[in-house]
Amino acid sequence: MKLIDILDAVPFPVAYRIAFLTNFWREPLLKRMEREFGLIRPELTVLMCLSFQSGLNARDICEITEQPSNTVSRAVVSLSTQKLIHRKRDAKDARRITLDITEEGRRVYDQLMESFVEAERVMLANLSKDEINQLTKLLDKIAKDAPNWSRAEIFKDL
Amino acid sequence: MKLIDILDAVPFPVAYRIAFLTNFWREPLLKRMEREFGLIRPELTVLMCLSFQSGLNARDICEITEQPSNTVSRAVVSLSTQKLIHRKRDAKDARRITLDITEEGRRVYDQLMESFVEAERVMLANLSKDEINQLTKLLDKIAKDAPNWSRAEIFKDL
DNA sequence: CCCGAATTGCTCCATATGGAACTATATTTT
DNA sequence: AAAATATAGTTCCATATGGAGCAATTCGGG
Repeated sequence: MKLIDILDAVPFPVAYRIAFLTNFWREPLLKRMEREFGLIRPELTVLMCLSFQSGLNARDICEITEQPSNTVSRAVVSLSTQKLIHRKRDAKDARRITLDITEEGRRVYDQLMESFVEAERVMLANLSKDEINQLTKLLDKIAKDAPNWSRAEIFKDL
Repeated sequence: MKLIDILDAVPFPVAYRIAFLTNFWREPLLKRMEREFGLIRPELTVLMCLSFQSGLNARDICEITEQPSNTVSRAVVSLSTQKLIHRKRDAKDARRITLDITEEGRRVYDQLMESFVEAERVMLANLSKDEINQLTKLLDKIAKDAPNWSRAEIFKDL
């Protein structure tokens, strides 16, 4: 027996499948990333944000990713030590440190993205182009609604 | 800016959306479960397995869930202390301890399932019955193929 | 029957994570 | 301008997690 055999017995079939896929897709890739690049998840999310938009500070990244500030702080320090990002004290506000991805950081990030793309290809190997489009659209529709979930009692923080 | 704004820029759109949804759907629910029931993730997975099939031992649950044995061991001890499961030394093999969910455990588990069902309802509020069926089928197709991913180089453990 | 190998569940330890408090700087109030 | 408040980043601490190794038990080949 495997977790996958429980798929049909669970009363929240969509969410269970989504969580299941995350477990068996993302987690091994993060393990590999740590092994091969010495990077852990919060560091990846920081790289992702900075790759998308440079000049953010740690606080921005907290808000974007909804990670706690100490987690982001550690990731930033570590990435900076590894010279994958560059930190610069803001001239106008000495509390802020603006962040940029370095060339080396970009190189590493691109390599990571390549491996994730390859892993997605494996994940979707059995789906037609059409099915992939359908799936993307459906997931998109759900994801775009995610910010509204917190209005429901069940998702209230406390 | 939010993580959700990066959706369209990421080169692995399906997997990114899936991971994104897990973050914003499962994680808050697990937090709530811990707050309200004092249960953490490994404990939930043990309950889930035992709810699905009784008489398993810790080793079985390791294999089903692909969790390390110490994690499962701790979960089992904790659940047993909380009287949500019952442990019984196997008469024929004194190394094994067979596990069963107690009535109280079943009650707690059912409550948890109810809240997850409600949370899935919220997540899928914007989708039609038809879209939900499509989505379930597509996710199912991917999930059923997951055991084969490990044949791909990118998913090799080491 | 006996000894090495395998299996089960557990403990030890090293690391990842997040809440809360702290330091330094900036902004607002009086 | 001084005091109170807010903000950015960090550190401290308590907990969750997983790898490796351990004790007890069973199995398997001689």
